[in-house]
Amino acid sequence: MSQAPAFNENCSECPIRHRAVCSRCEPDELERLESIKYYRTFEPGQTIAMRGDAMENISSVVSGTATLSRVMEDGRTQIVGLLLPSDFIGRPGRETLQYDVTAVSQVTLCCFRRGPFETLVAQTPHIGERMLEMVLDELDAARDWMLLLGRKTAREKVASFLLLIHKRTLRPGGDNLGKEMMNDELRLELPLTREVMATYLGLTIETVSRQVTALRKDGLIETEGKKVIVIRDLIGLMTESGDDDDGGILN
Amino acid sequence: MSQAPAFNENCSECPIRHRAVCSRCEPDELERLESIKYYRTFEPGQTIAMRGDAMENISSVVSGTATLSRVMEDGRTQIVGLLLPSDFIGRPGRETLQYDVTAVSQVTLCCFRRGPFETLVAQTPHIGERMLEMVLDELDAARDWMLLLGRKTAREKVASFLLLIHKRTLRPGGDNLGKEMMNDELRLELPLTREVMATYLGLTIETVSRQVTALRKDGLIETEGKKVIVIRDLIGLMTESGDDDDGGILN
DNA sequence: CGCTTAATTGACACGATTCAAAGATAGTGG
DNA sequence: CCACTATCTTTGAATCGTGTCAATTAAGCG
Repeated sequence: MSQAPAFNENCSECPIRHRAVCSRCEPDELERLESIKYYRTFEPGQTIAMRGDAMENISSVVSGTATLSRVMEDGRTQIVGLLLPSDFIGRPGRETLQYDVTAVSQVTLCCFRRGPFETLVAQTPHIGERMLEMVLDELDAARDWMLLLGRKTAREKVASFLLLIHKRTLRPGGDNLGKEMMNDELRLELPLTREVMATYLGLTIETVSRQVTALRKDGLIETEGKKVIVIRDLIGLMTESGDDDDGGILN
Repeated sequence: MSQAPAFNENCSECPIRHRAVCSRCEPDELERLESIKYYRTFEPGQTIAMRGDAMENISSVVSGTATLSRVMEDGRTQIVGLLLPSDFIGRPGRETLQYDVTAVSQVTLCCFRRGPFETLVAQTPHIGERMLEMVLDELDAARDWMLLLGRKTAREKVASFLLLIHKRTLRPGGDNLGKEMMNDELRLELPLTREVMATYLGLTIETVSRQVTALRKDGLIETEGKKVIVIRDLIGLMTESGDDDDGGILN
C-alpha cells in the first residue's frame, strides 16, 4: 500500500486551486476555509459513502478517482458520475446522500464539516456561485451521458469514454493536477479497470473488452499493458464516438 | 387550435407559485419579478429553442409539457429532460443552450429577459437559492434516468415511466397545476405520444407499444384510447419498475 | 364519413449479454 | 529470480432482447 501524499496545508498551493469549489475565493475567504478543512484518504475499492448516509461532511477530490453509482436490488449497477480531482462530493441543503461513492484509485479528499461549511457558504457568495456553476456542469455532463446510454452503440460508447478521459486528464486550462493524472497529449493512463468502464458505459466487461480490441485492430488506438491506451487517430476516434462536435478538444 | 389560456398577471395567483423558481420570494420580490415578466405560448410540436441558440430569455413552464433533447448527426435522438409545469428553462451564466427544447402539448411560458433577470437574481438571494435547489433536483433526476437508460429492461423502463408521470402529475404537495394536469390517483392522461415516450426511454416506438400491451395483458394497467392509462396495480407496477424504493409515492 | 396520422402486431436480423474457458498481469513468498 | 496464486482481461459460442422493416389496425379530426 502506497503512502498517502502529503498535501500542503496551504490552499494557495493546492493542485485543484483553480477548478474546485473554492476557485473564486479571495485570500481572506481562503484563509477561513483553510482553518476548517481537513484531509482524508481512501484506498482503491474502499467505500467513501453510501446511499442514504447522512451527509456529515462535504468534500472536494484532491487526487485520485472515485465513482458515484446506483445499484438495483438484483445487483445491476450504473455509475452515474465520475469524480476526478476538483470534483465535489455533497450537496448543500440535502440531508442524505443519493448515491454510493467509491474510491477507484487511492483518493484524497479535502473535507469540511457540513455545519461550518454551510455557514461559510451563506457568508461567501463566491462559493455559492461557483457551486451553482459546477452543478450546472455536472448536469450537462449527466445529460450528455444520457444520450450515450440511451442511443449509442457499444463501439461509440467506448470511443466516447476514451475521449472523455482524454479531455478530463489533459486539462486544457493548463493546471496539472498532480503527476498521476498527467497524460501525454494522446497517452491515457486509465484510472479505471474494465469493470468500472463497463459499469459507467452501461455495458458488460466482455463487451468493453471486445470493443477495445476492435478499436485497436482498426488502428485507432494502441494498448500498453491494461491500463494505458494511446490514441493513434484522435479525429477517427471522435468520428467513432458519434458526437457531432469535438467537445472542445480542438481549438 | 385551442386558445392560449389567459393567465392572471398576478404572480400570487399563479398555478406554479409554490414550486417554481420564484417560490421563496417575498411579496416585494414577487412584485419586481411581475414587472419584468411576460408570457409566451407554443403549439404542440413547435420548437421553443435549439441547441446553440443564444439564451436571450429565461423562463418557467406554467402549463403544458416540453422536452429537452439531444440529437446525433444521423438522427438518433434522446430526450434528456421532461419539462412539466414549474420547471425552468435556461441557465444563469450560460450564453448558449445545450439542448433542443420542444413543446409536446400546448405550452405557456413565463419569461424574463436574461439581463434584467440576472440583475434581479444577484439582488435576490431567494431566487438563487431556489435555483440551486431545483438544479440539484434535476441532477438527481438525470442520474436516476441514467440508471434506467443504462441498466433497465424495456418492461422496467415503461413501468418506471408510468410511475414517473404518476408521481409528477399527482403533485402530493397539494397544489394542482391547472386542470389539464389533474389526474385521478391512478388515472394518467399522458401528455406524450408513444414516440416521445420511446425517445425518453431510449427505446423504439414498437418496443414501447409491445411493453404497454404486455403490462395490460398482465393486469397491471388498463388503457383508454391511446392517451389514458389507468394503473390497476400500483405496487405491482413499482415492482416491475425495478426501483428499490417507492420514489416517495407511499407515505 | 373518409382521410391522415399514430399505434399495434408480426417476422426476422442483429447487437449485446451470458456462460464458459483460456490467457495475461501483478503481487507474494520461497 | 522464478514459481505460484489471485485477479483481471480476452476470446469463443450460444442465447436473448430489442431493433428493423413491413403490414395492419385504430384513433383523431376536418
